[in-house]
Amino acid sequence: MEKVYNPKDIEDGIYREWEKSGFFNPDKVKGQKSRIKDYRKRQAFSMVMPPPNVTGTLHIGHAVVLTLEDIMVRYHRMMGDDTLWLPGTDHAAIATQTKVEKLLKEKEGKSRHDLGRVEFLKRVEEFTAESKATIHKQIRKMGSSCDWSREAYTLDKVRSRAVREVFKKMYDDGLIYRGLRIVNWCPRCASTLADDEVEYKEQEANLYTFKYSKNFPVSISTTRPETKLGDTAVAVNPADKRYKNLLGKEFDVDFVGQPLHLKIIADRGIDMNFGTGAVGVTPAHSFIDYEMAQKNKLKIIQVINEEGRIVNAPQYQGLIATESRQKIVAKLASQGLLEKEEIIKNNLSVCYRCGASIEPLPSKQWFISVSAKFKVQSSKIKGIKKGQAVSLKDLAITAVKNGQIKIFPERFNKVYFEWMKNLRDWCISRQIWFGHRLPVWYKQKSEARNSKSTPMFSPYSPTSRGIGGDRGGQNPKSKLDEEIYIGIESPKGSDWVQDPDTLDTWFSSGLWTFSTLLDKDFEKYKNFGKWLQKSPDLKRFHPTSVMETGYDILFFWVARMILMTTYVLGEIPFKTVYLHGLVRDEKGRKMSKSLGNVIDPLTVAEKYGTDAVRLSLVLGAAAGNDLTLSEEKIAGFRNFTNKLWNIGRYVLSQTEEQKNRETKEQKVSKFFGSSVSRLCERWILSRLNSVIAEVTEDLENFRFSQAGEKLRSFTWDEFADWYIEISKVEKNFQQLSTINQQLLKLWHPFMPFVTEKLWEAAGGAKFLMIADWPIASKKLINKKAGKDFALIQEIIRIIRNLRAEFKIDPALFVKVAINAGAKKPLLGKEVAIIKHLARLESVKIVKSGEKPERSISAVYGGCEIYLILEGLVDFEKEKERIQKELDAAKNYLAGLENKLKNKDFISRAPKEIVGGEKLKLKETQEKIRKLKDYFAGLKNF
RNA sequence: GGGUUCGUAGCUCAGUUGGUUAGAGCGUUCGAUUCACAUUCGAAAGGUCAGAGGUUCGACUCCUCUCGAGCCCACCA
Repeated sequence: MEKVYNPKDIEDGIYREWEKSGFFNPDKVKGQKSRIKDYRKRQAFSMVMPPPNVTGTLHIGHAVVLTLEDIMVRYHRMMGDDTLWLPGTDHAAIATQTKVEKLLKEKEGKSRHDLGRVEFLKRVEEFTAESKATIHKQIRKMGSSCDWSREAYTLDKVRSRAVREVFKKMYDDGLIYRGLRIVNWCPRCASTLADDEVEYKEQEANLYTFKYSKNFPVSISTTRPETKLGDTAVAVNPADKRYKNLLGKEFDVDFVGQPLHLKIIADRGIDMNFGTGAVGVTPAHSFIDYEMAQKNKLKIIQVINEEGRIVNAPQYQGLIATESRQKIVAKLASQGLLEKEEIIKNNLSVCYRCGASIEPLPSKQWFISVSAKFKVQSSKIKGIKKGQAVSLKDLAITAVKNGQIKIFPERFNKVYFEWMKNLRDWCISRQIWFGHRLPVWYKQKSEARNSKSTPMFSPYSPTSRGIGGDRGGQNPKSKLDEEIYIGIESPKGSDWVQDPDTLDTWFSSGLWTFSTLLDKDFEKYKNFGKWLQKSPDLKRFHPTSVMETGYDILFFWVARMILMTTYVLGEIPFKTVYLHGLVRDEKGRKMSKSLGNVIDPLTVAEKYGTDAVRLSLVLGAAAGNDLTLSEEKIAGFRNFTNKLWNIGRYVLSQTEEQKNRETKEQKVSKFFGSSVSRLCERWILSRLNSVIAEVTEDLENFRFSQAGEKLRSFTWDEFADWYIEISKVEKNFQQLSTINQQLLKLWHPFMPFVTEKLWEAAGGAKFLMIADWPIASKKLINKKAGKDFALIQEIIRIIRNLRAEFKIDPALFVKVAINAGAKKPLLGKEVAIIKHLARLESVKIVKSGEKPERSISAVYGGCEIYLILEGLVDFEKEKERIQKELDAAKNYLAGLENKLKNKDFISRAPKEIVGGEKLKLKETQEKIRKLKDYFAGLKNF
């Protein structure tokens, strides 16, 4: 074995062996376990990997996911659970298409339109295949023990089938509709954007205050006068006294040449202090105004089209928005209607892809209704019954409210409910090419076909999508002109045309926990219902146990999975949601390419080893809190990996040596447990078993950092620094290898590579990965041993401290005398240990005795410890030191006395607390007495 | 504007239902080096737990307010 652990040389080989063994697959692990059946009933533990986007390579955030999930999976596998971790990738429609378009532009100077849909999708296919291969390699590099045989992709055959089935089911249940809604429209990309794809940019804008016309009694303020061409009302706060008399009145006005019919309506959302307190309502181009229009039955007039040009206003027809704005403002000014022009700060909504400013428009899109009710077919959700009429929102809220889905950390419950409460219908159609094609076909009705030149069934044609032109605003029943077919396969007949749009990528991601577990031979099931009912993996592993992901996609993804799964299966997708935070740099900044502070998980894994990277991502990170990461931190854990390596190396060398040396006699004495009579062994076994119990408990409760921290401190601060050091005094320590083996098991989920390698080196059965998780023995947890050993440790520390303080040559062996009182028998047995660890020539332990000459002293736990110095002693320094200690003790004593004088404390605090304080008082008094005696004695020198 | 989290040692953070003289890692200082490991070992310094009130026998922990920082959502007409 190498002196220094070299992860680079061994990691890939170990992973290959794991993979070859087949033990990532739960079917293969079955039957490998022996003890577990007595220990814990075999239960399923399943997790579906949040699928990385096929847009590129893994970043540090993925590494966090992979590490935490692998810890859980490895722990449960060793625990004997039927453990599945299913890997996969996400096609990430918009992101991937954008990326490929960019590459296409760079390399060939072409746009997707130059290639055409079929050819372009071929290019995307090539790109994603390459990207997937990279991602697979990276997932393996992180040591992830996922079952590759069940790998899934959001756009593969099985998942595509599931998507179409779900779409149809929702349509049939009246949950999917095609409708006219205000959408975020990017004129440059010619596509709608989801609410969360819109970014806000603070800017300075002109706020104009004016009257529509001379005969209109109210002035309004706006930054976008051009939209006022489509106004159908003016809204004021109902509490606003200025406008009270005008409420409900209607006016016909001539607004810069555009005839408008305006009603004055009340809306509580209006801020009386902003502008004039009156707002022009433009239902076609503002979300809020659209809602007001619904409530007040207002007309909806579209005045801006998909290209961002004015329509339905003859005087400004065809102008782009900003041009018309100037014209309108000029006209208002010339009419003397413009009252004020000021500069304010506001947020401009822009496209997250191209940065162009967003135009809210009425557009024909496909939606999932979150509030429409449907009849529940079957339900395993507490509080929801079969046959009950509920909405998707009801389902998603109930599944968390009733405790079936638990979110860690808990505070995200609130965030989740808040978000659900305000959830609007979900626009699922996207005007891009890459993704799941909508399973929707249109056919012109014969009479319509003859009468119109523009084909009505093309959803891209402005006449069909928009409501502009001659067809007027509020009643766009284009259904009159076309038939719609929703199905799994395309309909028969040649005159059906498929909807060119694709689905929002989150539609397929929303099905992820169950679509991945569906039987891939879907042909053999009669219908969707049977496919869902009979798929073996779905029965065995769903609902999944844990969904582990970043809190940043709670809404994007987690909420949508809950929505979709509770609807499709009548069952929750997962029992627990564990949310981790973002990885930031050492200054707390987000990692970004532009800042140049990105830590690439694979680069650092290469440099410091995967195990070290894994530890750095888990330890010191609380659930849901952001985590700061630096290379120094990773290097620190690399050091720990090496420490573990060397512990293993040492233990191995000792056990081999011991084997050779061991006589029959020794074997017999071992058998009768003579060695466990030693304090240090009782202590280390006690500690080990406490640690096993605590770490197991922590892992069950998602306290990964705490578990790792406990293991780290036990391994380094107790096992290595004390037990192993002690083992050097007297050989023949059989606990050495037992403890080491247990330790390797406990560490395995955190650092799978080094532990597996050490396990192999120690001759353990293949593989540590499927070895049994340790069980704590309560019998061995021994408080007395802990306390006794703590005294030995403290005495050794005190001697080391005195040596350092008085600058005693570390090479020098010194003499120590201890007046141990009642502790004499205890200390007497441990002389060898004290001598060795404190580097002493001799230790004299008596019950009580005189202070030795030329010595310095300390008092602890009822013992007086004298360090006998052969040379001159700096008594001034010693006096100073003792005085300091005396002062501290007196201070402490005063506090205790005060507390105990307090009658309320005595009467109200629990007995054991009071008793504890009394004991402390006694001990401190004793200590002070001894220090005083000693101090008095010092004067005599 | 609504919501939410945080403020503990120079830095990064733990501190579980209120009860030990508040802990760790890194960094700093002092010292060690053939005996598993310098990716090591020993020791030390360093904190009014942001501030002010309150509840309590007792507050880092619970409540209120103030100050400071972050994040999410909504969006400014």
